[in-house]
Amino acid sequence: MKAGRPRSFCTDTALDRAMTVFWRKGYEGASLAELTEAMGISPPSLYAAFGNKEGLFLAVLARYDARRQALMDRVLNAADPGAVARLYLEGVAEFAADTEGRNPPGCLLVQSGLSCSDADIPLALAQHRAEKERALRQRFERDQEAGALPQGADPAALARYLMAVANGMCVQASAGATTKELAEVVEMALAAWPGNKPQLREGSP
Amino acid sequence: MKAGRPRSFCTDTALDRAMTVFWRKGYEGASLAELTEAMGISPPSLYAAFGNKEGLFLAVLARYDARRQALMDRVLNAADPGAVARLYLEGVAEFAADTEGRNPPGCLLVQSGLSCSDADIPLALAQHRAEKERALRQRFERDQEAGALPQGADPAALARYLMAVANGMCVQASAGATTKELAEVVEMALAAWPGNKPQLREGSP
DNA sequence: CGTATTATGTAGTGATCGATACAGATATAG
DNA sequence: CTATATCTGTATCGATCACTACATAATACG
Repeated sequence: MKAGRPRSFCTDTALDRAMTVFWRKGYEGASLAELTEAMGISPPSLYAAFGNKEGLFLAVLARYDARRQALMDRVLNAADPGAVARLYLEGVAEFAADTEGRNPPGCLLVQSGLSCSDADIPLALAQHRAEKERALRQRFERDQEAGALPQGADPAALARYLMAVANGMCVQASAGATTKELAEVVEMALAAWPGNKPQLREGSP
Repeated sequence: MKAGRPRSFCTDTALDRAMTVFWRKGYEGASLAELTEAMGISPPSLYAAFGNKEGLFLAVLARYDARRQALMDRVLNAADPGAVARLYLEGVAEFAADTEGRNPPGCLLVQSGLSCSDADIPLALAQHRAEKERALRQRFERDQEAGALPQGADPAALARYLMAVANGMCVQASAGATTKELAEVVEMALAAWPGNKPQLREGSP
């Protein structure tokens, strides 16, 4: 075991608390004073553990991914591509408009820093979002090879579309949209899926 | 005419330049030093004209709405609800992934401050986005009364769905998505529209 | 034990933040 | 003209920013 005074705080717990601050205030709006108070540690401890504010933020993003991994695994292992789409969008809707207070409304990867003084932040967020899109696309590519998606379908476009709807719902959730309102968006969105029927016929009441 | 030394700068031009800064850096990432330099005026002039940073930002949002009004008018006066949906999403896709450098990528109303130290900023952005959603919803309500949308359709849900897709595309555009990629998202999204057909049949190559 | 190593708490660093005091400049009003 | 009103440029305000020097506390190693 390594020498020296042991760390007095749990890294994951501290990251979870920092996550809430970044989530509510954004990267630039989260001050070190707020972060250290929420994490229950002093500035030198924070800098010893994470390097600097950006390092802390990147660690928070990694922690965020880890906490969402279980859901993504369930989504990516769904029976068919349609179930993948439904599970993903329903999961995002419930998560982003969480009413039980486990997370602030919205999504960390969308609202914590799309535009920043430091361009590394939007870039890091974009990479994490792109990772989700990549996972969905690869799943759909396998589906297409297996015949579960028509040859004419575009796995990349399907994945990008799901991400667009998901990110859009996150924007709405951050502004107070309810789970019920987002659930209606999900049903609209799934009506576009290959093999599904559009919501209703137009022009015939 | 009112007495006193006249203003030495054009308000709208100054707001346009401030808009670009807020767009690229976000509300909190945009410093007064950057803003005054971009606007070509000194701090006292800025404060005399707009009160403070938040006042400037709100003025920029009003200016943003004014610049987008022509497009929204065209969208809202389209022949039928399907055309409204298509024109809106195509307009957002082209606008958000603008390659001609007229605007930074993405959308000011989405990326300039979803999470902020000052909660007034996300609130103001949400109100401006809600105004667009309200305009779409009211148009669809009129369509439904006129029989251009089936009675079972939900104008509020249709408007919310369009906003979700639009805002999601803005998130993707801010991360570098191209017009072509967003155009594919638009086609996917419109496949869900009442009376349209889903992209492709599932399971039959 | 003594030594090395790492973490912690206190107290502060220079830099930059948003916002202004003040004096001079430029207009209208009478 | 003088008086009044508004804007502009310089120079700077106190507050807060991200970050750290330093001494002390707590562990492992030999």
